[in-house]
Amino acid sequence: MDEPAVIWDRPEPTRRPAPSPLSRESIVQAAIRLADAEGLEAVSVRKVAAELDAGPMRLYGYLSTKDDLLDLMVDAAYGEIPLPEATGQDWRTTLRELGHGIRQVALRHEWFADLLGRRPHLGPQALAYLEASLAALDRADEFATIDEVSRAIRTLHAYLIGALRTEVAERRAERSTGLDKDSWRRKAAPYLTRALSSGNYPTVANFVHNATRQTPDTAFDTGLNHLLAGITPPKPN
Amino acid sequence: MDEPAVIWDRPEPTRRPAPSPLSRESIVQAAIRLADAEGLEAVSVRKVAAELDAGPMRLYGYLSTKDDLLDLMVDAAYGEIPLPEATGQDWRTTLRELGHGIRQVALRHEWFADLLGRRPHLGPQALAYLEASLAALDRADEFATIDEVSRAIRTLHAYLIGALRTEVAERRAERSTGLDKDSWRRKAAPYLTRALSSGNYPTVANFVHNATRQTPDTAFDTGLNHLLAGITPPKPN
DNA sequence: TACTGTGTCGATACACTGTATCGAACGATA
DNA sequence: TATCGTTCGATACAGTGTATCGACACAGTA
Repeated sequence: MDEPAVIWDRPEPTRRPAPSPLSRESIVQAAIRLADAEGLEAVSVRKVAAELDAGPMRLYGYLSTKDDLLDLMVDAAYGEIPLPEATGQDWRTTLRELGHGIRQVALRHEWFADLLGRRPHLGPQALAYLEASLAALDRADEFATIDEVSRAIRTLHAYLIGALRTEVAERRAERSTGLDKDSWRRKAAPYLTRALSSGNYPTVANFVHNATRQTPDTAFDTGLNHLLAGITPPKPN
Repeated sequence: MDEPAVIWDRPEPTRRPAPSPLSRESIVQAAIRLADAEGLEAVSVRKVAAELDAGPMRLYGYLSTKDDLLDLMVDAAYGEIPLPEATGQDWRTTLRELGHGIRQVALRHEWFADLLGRRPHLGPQALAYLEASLAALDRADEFATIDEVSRAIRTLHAYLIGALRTEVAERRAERSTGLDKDSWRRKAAPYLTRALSSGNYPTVANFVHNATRQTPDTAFDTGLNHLLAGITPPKPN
């Protein structure tokens, strides 16, 4: 705490090395790399900055808050969804493609599912995705008014958010219990089997024991088809 | 750092006061009170413990991790959903009641929406809710196999999770921009109007300007009805 | 009554978080 | 060359979840 005595004790007045140039883009990509590798909770301002050989506060020239970073990550992820060009193809086909597109992103970047539905998605890429969804229905004859269109898309997106979140949650649970099946068997399984054999949840028990398990892919597709059927407007006559 | 000199300096050997009895129940309720009042991010082990006149580490006798606490909160919230008794009423009616029930909980405890879909919900109350959902369809004639039943319920839950999360997210956004409309007008609005008038998102722009806004209640109901229509099995003939 | 486990409590500590502050160093301008 | 405005990042602050472990209260024993 005393001031350094002799010159040799004093640190050389850190000539700042030409700082590697930064950009919102590079920051977001570093954050995404981190999130992919170690999960969303590993994304801290310090670690992202370190990845870029910068001090933590440097980032605050490009972002005003950590939430900004998360918003940018989300929008970047939306950008990875391939948007079908506006051909005259059936709207169902287009929406199915979009749905599978967003699912692929969520499986590739599980943190994306964590952020889905956390805040309104208003970034340019999210808007482009929304545009593609709305336009597909807007072109379709079955949908008379724009209100019908917007309600259908709202419903579809709600389903997608929920489906992707639960799928990722289940996948994580399976993965972690697969990693050490011992602790799973000791902890969760006894509780669950006790609960299920308690007689309090007969239908659940029946379902757990007798339902045929779908693969995640077909499960998602089944739900998506349910949904597309549901948002189809009733025939006028 | 030196040892205290005289007796009056030394703190009286803290006769531990009869510790107010704790329980998982009371801890969870304290956490819920906090989350209701100040949001989920205000729920910290320290604050919850303080609410109960206890040291932070005391809680770890009842929980093994903070995630446990969140899981317990979620299950307690599920417990607030009124479960319709198993009358012979139409399954649509039952599912609608359950849907509105879970929505009421999410609106009463917005943190519940934050936690929806984060992890598989396996607590007793969540199982009871699931049981009620499955049972409603199991009783219905239209659903032939348990597979059909489980897929329908999966889809419904996915929709509910997504719908409630987005509704809460929108409500929060509106609330915060309503609180200081100035910062909203200065920040988000310019970007959005620019984006919408850029011509890149024609359908979105049309939708924003011309769609008639539903109240949140009817919007939720509309989606729910879409969904119930979608999961209805096709007539056999 | 004295002593010795036994188990619980919580103070302290550790490593980490997001971000406000502000002196110092730089490049550009006068 | 002197000055200015900008940008950087070291330091600091208030908080986080939780591991550790000494100190205490009580139960059972001698």
